[in-house]
Amino acid sequence: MAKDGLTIGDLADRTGLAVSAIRFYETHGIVHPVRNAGGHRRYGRHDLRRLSFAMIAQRLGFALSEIARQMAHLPAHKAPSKSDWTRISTAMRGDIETRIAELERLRDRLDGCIGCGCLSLETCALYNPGDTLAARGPGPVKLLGD
Amino acid sequence: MAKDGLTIGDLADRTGLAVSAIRFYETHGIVHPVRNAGGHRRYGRHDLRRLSFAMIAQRLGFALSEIARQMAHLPAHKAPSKSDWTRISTAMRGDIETRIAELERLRDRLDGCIGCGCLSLETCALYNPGDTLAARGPGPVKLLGD
DNA sequence: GTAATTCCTCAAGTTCACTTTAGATCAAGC
DNA sequence: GCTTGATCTAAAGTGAACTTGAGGAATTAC
Repeated sequence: MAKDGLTIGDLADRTGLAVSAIRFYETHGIVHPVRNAGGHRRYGRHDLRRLSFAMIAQRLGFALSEIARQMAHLPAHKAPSKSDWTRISTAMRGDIETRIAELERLRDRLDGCIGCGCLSLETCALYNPGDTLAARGPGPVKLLGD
Repeated sequence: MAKDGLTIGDLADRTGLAVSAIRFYETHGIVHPVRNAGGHRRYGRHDLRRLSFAMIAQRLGFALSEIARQMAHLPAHKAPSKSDWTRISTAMRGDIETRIAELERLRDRLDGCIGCGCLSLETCALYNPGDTLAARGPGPVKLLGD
């Protein structure tokens, strides 16, 4: 814990992230450490906040690219303001609501299907959804029904 | 649509899957086509069911490996029985319920956090969850909080 | 009967979110 | 001052779920 800021190891200890993950996040613009004389990364407390937020957002199912996009609007070298967080977290709340609603629709359909064993391509409500499920996260997740 | 069964193209047309995806699923044991004299794959109607079910299960967030594991208990060359589907779909329903509950908890926490702007590693309820979120799907999705 | 279409296999490429490895340098404790 | 541990870069590997491409053979349509 050098006097000129937090080391990457400090951040790893305090966030639970792997050191390699923090470096990886840097390449995606989520943190912007400065370098000390020896070329080592030095972080500020605002970087803890930024990482925390990124971790939470991932937990909520956001892809890193989306998180980075949101955080690009925040000042890089200071803690984001209360209104910054409010704006982002409000957007996330909407996303969660949407995902809950979709899962509930799916559950209700499944209730209708359990025991019927039809799974007909022509008639099964599960197979022929009237809606689409929002992307559930990163990866090559392709969607049905549209 | 050869007389001795459905071609892979037929299946693609009727499921909406890409031909390459169907072949890929075969390597994962989801379908088990027979071959005709020329070495081309021939499928039965039960394979339509199996693919349908795999697609639905994916939509519900199950990884292919898990789907394959479940379907491994089903007879390979005939349509699964009603009780087979019931067993699997009931298990899925539980999974959906769990995911809904987790998202709701998360939403409630976020409600408490919107506007507070704290995101403190020590005190933020969002960052220090008392529970874990079930795997949201395939990929290198690591979880916080445990 | 031939052209167009579909299918075959096998290997390699893609995206996301990282981790691992290698070889080298920097910082800290005693 | 030296050793141990942390950090550095760059490249390659991982795993899920596929797609794309090459080169060739089977099937279908006319």
